[in-house]
Amino acid sequence: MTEGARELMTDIQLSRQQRKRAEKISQLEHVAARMFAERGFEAVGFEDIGATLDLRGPSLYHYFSSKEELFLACIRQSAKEVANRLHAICEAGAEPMETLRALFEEQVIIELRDYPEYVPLFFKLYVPSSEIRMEILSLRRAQAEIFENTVRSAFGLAPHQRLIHQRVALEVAFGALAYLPEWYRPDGELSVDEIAKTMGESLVAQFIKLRCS
Amino acid sequence: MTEGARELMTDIQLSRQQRKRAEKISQLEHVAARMFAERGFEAVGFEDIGATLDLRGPSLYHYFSSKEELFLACIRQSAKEVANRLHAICEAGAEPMETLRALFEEQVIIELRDYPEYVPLFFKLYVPSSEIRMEILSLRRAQAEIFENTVRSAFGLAPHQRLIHQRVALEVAFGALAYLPEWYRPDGELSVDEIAKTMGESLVAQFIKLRCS
Amino acid sequence: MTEGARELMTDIQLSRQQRKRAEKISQLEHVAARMFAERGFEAVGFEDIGATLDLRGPSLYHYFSSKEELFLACIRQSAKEVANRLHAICEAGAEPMETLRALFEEQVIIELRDYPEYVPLFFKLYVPSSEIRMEILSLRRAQAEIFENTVRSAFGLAPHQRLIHQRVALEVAFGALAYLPEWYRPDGELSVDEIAKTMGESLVAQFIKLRCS
Amino acid sequence: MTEGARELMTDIQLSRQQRKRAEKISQLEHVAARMFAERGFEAVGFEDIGATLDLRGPSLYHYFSSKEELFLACIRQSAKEVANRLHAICEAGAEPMETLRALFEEQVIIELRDYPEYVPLFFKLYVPSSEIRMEILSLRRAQAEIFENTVRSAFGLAPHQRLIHQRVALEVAFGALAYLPEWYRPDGELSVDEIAKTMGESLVAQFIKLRCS
DNA sequence: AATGAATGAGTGTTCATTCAT
DNA sequence: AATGAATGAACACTCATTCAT
Repeated sequence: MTEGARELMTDIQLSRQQRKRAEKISQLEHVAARMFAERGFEAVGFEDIGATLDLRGPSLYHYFSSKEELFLACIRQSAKEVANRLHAICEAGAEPMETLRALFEEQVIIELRDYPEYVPLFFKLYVPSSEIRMEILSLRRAQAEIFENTVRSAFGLAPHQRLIHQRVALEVAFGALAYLPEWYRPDGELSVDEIAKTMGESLVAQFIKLRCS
Repeated sequence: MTEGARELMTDIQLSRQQRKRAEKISQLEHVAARMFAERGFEAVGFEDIGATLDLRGPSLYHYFSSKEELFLACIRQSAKEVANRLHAICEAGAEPMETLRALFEEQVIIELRDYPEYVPLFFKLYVPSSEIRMEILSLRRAQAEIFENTVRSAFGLAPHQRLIHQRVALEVAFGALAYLPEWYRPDGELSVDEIAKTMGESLVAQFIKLRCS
Repeated sequence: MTEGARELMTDIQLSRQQRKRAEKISQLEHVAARMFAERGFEAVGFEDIGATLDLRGPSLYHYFSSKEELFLACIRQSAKEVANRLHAICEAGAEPMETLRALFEEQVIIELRDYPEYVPLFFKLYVPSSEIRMEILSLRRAQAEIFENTVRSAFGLAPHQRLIHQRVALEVAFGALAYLPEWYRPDGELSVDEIAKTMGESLVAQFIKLRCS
Repeated sequence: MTEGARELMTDIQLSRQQRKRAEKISQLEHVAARMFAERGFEAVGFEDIGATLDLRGPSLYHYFSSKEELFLACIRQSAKEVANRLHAICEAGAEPMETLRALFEEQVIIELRDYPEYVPLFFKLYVPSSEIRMEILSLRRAQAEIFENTVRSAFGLAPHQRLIHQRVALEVAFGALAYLPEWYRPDGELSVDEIAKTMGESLVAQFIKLRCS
């Protein structure tokens, strides 16, 4: 084996280790996100989270320096993934009102099918640390802006102009979306896609009406 | 002082005591409801609640047999008060669609002005006990039925008929209402009454549209 | 039983409770002081301390809000008791050099017979909290000043004049005193009183020599 | 490259490795000694110690089989270095009382200038293991004997004769020396050399007086 | 009715140590 | 030789709850 090959192997090994570590961190974040979402921040302990990956509680400190840090990692990861999907729709370049409808539909699908922990994490959880609460608000704000900006371009408003008439319609939409997991039943009459279509239409209708008047 | 008088006084005293007890219980429920709503179930302790009435933690056990019992009392009391106000509107006997609009408006005023703890208590709190979670759902269900029944009579549906087209519109309304405290600011541009009016109109519009089609 | 008697009893009861509490606190402080002195701050746990009074660890939180608080109470109590004894000697009004000798002797007796935990607590313990370390230094400073002031009056120096030639002699004395428990053996050749007498003479000799030269 | 040369190189490499290992051990001992002296045995972790040499905590196990072993190595090394310097003075062959004065002076210089960790390590640290505490006492004893033997020869006493009158004077000296770091300030009025001179004179004075009487 | 005392169960966190790589 | 991973034991601290007074 040549020196070069040896170094290469070391490199591969290192990256394998790093990849394994990153993967474990990601797994832990997902598992933890789900558990936090289901049982609340205080009711979930490191022991519980670790158990799902055959780890004892204290072992998690190899990956996260505290419970709060772990929680922050969870919400940041979730926020990023969701934001990516929404941005992808914005950049598809459809007509603004059509983009808005697509955003609503995508958000429904995200909440009900792909990231069931999203709503609990960002809209239902109480976390003792006010710092974290502020981070949550900040991430929510960022996500809300995706919708707002689309509304702005649908109404031809500059980025710094305040939404006034559209404000309530937007908040109604956010509320309706955040409330989805409260009543959706996987085995109910309405499928996720049907709900997405109906909700999209219903929520966009408010803005169409606003534009007419 | 005669024997009779003494007994009478004792009676009066007793009833005074009982009244005082009932009043203290009610005060505790209100105080606790507000604290639970603000900080979450697990973050509020008996010592904290008691302190607001100059009592030490363990003294609360004279009024509630456990923290869960206290919490149940809180949500039952809150649910009853809110239900009373909504029922009063139903019984005013206005035309159904008009009643629906009034219900939405009243609900806004309840949430934003009169019972700020209502939404957190019923829609945001996580409680470890699944029994309590089910009680919360049951109380929410009862309150939802007030709206549903009004919708039923607006559409001429029998009590046991299932709402289908109206389902989503109702849930959108519930979501929008539950989301109100997330964005309402007392010092913002919109007053409670303005929000109530706008929300009422906006939410009722969905049903009018449904009736037309 | 008359109202007056009842009130009196309540008073007595209350004061009894308070006295009991104060006594328990004092006991705990003494016990803890001894244990801290013997085993160090970090090696002593609440469980250990409590066990000596048939209490479980967490029960101590009824008396001290944290381990550090308990430790502070220990050193403050010890410092006060020792300071009282030294002050009593100063106020006996003997001739300064004689007072100094008496102070040295008293300090020996305090360290070896009455408060064996004094030296470890103030001169040997490491405590993680820098706040506490500063408190220790401050209490040590206060105790050192009792000796310094006596030296000052022996040499006719004003309170704000700096000791120069006497500085080293004083520190030699402090060192010798702090080192006592390292070599004193209760069953050794020298009794506490003999050591006190010899040390007093030996340490005072330095100052007499200084005064002559 | 010939086979022989390769072997030779391996040899050199090995011995280089061994030298490197020994050097690393020595570095670790010094670093650890300083950290233990500053922060106490329990407050210093392998991770902390390793970090100063760009090693992770567990790597130290290649050099020391446990934390206690490392600590033992620290104090043995320190004791040896100090003992060497004191022995050198004894073997200079000066007149005993003069040797004693020189020992005191050397000890001052050791403590204040060359091995600031010496006093904390041997006189202030609490270590949970009683075995180690005994080792510390033993090393202290050995160092004390250097002084004792000099006193013996100054008074013409046989090695096995017990010191009686000189006992207290010696312990005063040890105490004064151990107390030095508590009050010495590098930027104070007295330089290390001045303190050494004054302390030497002052401590030796006790013995001269003893010899006269 | 009120409370001080006490506690048991539980939680987040630290750290020396082991082991596979 | 070095380390990342993992862990068991320990510990400070919290809190709902019980009980005697």
